[in-house]
Amino acid sequence: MSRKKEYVEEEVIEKAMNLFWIKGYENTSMQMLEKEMGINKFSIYSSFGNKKGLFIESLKLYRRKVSKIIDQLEKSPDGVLAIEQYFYNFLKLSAGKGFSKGCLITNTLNDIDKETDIKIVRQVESFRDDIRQVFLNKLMLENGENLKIAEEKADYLIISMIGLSSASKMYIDNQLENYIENIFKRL
Amino acid sequence: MSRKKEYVEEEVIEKAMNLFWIKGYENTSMQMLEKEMGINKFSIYSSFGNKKGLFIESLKLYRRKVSKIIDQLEKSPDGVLAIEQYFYNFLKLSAGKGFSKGCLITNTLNDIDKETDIKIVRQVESFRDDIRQVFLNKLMLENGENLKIAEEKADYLIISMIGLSSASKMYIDNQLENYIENIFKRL
DNA sequence: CCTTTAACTAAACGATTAGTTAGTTATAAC
DNA sequence: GTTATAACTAACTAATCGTTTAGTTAAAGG
Repeated sequence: MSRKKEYVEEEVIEKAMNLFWIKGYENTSMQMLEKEMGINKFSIYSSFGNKKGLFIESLKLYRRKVSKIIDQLEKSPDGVLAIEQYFYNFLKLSAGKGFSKGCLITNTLNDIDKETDIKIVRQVESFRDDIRQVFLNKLMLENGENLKIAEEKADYLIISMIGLSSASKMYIDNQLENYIENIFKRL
Repeated sequence: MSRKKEYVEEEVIEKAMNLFWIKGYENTSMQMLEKEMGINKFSIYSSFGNKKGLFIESLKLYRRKVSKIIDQLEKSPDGVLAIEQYFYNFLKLSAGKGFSKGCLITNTLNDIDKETDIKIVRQVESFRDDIRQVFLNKLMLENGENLKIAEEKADYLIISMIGLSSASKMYIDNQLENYIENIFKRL
């Protein structure tokens, strides 16, 4: 009855996501997205509505990507040690070609201001809340742990992850490893 | 011999700095700067060359602003305790009206990519190096401290500051205080 | 084969970007 | 008071932004 799409949406979102990840939302233009995704502006708009819609789909795809190392964390029999492993796994995930892309969600957090779309803010906040809950569950596995203390530790770890994400862009590997070690040294 | 400037450069840089601090470099337009600084584009260009030049002057002014709490830190007789106080002083400095602006230099770090002007990257890196050195001096005041360990602690504290800056934008005061407490508890 | 429908291309939209320039105004030396 | 100089205003670049639209192409049903 009609012509077929010549691209797979999931595939072109992945390409868009990588561009947003490296360059950020504002510094990624529709022209660049056209080129990177290999499809015309018309196709982008008919599939995703507008630039913001495409960005939100990119954030969702990123979360699916991260959920793989989150699953590993949840399935691990270890407690705090597994969280530390998650920090190292995050560094692997964020590695670009000769540089680090950081965490797409943290990069987005850093761009948020009063005019930022509420849907984007919600993605950032719910990502953070999800990970905090996983950290909390893991911390409660350690024997004798008390809920209030564990919650404070979970908050501390989340902010430490944010720092790691930003720092990964300008620090070398062994400084980052030293940072992670210091975080977990007496946790 | 000629007409006088109707503005004081230091004053208009301060206004520009505040705008860049809240909105970031890319999201601050020359139009907004004209309005905020209260002077015409022509005057901005004749005083600062271009937008980048104005931004670099803003970064320098920010560093002069921070140097006041750095001076306090250096003059304090305390060691690690004085660094912790510096973290709290930073939170005061970054407070906006009902929100936190974070650290202008950290905000800039988060925007850096391969195309970022080398002068801007240098400002960010030298700011980081300066603060690391002050932290290191303070850490070495603690009795029995060894240089290598102190350097690792200084790196850890710098990355923790980066995390605090980003986190200050979306966390409430007592979560941030809890974060700071946790940083120094483990030091 | 012909019609319908949607995916495509490419040119254009108006708004906004950083930056410039022509013309006017104020200051100070002579 | 005239003249030189630099600061001002405001209109104007050319390029780019996100978005739209008119015209073309391809696929499937009858």
